[in-house]
Amino acid sequence: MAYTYPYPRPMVTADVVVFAIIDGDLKVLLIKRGREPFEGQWALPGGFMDMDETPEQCAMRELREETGVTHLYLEQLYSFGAIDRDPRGRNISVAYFALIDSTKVVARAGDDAADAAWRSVYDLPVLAFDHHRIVDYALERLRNKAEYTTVSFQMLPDEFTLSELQAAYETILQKELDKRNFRRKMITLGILEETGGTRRKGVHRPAKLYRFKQENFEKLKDRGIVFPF
Amino acid sequence: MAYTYPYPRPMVTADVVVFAIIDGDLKVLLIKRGREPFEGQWALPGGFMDMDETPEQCAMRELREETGVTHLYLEQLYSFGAIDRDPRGRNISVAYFALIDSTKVVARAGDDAADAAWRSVYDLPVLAFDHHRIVDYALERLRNKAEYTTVSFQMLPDEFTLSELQAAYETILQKELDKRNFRRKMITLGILEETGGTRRKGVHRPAKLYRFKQENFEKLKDRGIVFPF
DNA sequence: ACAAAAGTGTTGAGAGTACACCCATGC
DNA sequence: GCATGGGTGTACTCTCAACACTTTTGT
Repeated sequence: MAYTYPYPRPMVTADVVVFAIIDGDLKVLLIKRGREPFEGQWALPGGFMDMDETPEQCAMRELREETGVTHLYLEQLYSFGAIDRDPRGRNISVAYFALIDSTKVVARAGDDAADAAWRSVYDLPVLAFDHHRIVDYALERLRNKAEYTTVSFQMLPDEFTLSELQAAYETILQKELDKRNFRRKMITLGILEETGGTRRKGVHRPAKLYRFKQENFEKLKDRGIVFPF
Repeated sequence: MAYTYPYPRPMVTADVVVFAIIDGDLKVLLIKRGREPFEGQWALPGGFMDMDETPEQCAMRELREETGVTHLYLEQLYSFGAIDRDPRGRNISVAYFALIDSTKVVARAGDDAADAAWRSVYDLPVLAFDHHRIVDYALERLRNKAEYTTVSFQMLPDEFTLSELQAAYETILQKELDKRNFRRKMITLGILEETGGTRRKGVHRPAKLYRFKQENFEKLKDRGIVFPF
């Protein structure tokens, strides 16, 4: 079957940069390509958009097919359209930015992917296409958003300790935060509530568990409240 | 001539939301469509991407062809890909956000456009496609950026008075700002320099003219300085 | 009792906000 | 001399940033 048009059209793909915090490191989900071009090289999950899906649905589908990952925070990042970005021909990639709680996800290779793995964003292999640029851009976006929104909560389990929350911010922003100031800030923002439970980690004092209070956060957003650390 | 592909491909277009401050109002540049679909309706400047240009180059070209407008601040806004957004078939629009100094621009209809005009963003006609959504999104982006960057300067002449600058912010943000606080803030940021000249407006005390100091602004950006009014 | 992470308060500096009057000019 | 927009200072509040010790637990 073939498709004919009076004017040339580019290919349209969607690619996804999925971030998770694993072992105290900021990781990106990569697949090893199972076919040409760039066969055997690491790349972002992604692929061609079907005619009956939006770019966003395409991003979700490719992610599911290639890595088994579902149920995550997803937002559009940027569209990459350099003329020579794909050796197969003219290609516009709508790139997405995603965050997931690593305790909820098991990445496994599927579909066109020969392998799937979490790799440190600070120690990436050579990537296919212009995917390195896409990751760089996504990291910049993540850091910006971490400073004035609550996206970081998307990378934590439903219940978490303040130390875990602080560690997430430190991993994303790559800078140390003052424990007392951090805790005061989070508590006084009023977007956390204690679950009543505690987490015992090793042999030390157990830490209180908290949960994110979405309702209270909505109120803050309307007032333009910011998170400067 | 026809183009044939083994899989179907969507059309790719670029559309541009150009903002300018004219007569103390925030205006958007629109064209009246000269052909189907939506012939005779107002729409954003834009059109089909050629195979030898990037989406950004396409946005600039269409803008020039349809309205004669060149030399402006342009950044990518968002890609719109709803399945039914174009009655001609599947279409991905890479939308751009642009700002221009209204003293430097003369919009005239050209090419496929039957007319071109600046319309208040607060009183828009019915627009073709999903262009109303695109304008809404662009306005949100403009307001966000106005609060923590210096994009607003892109909408002023090279030399301007502090009152003109304040009026630009007030027009964009749709709220009144305190004159003394605004001036102190701008002066102490160190991103303005006096040109030495003055602007006489009517019969009153002449106002000092200032110029934007890009170099000093770059330093601030690195330190993450913010503009909250 | 000790090792290790959890948890807690105070102070000083800087920025934001609110607010009202004098100045320079052309007619 | 008056009408009009240009231009200026102060006091209060709040948030940020810096900084070190006590508490709880398991072994």
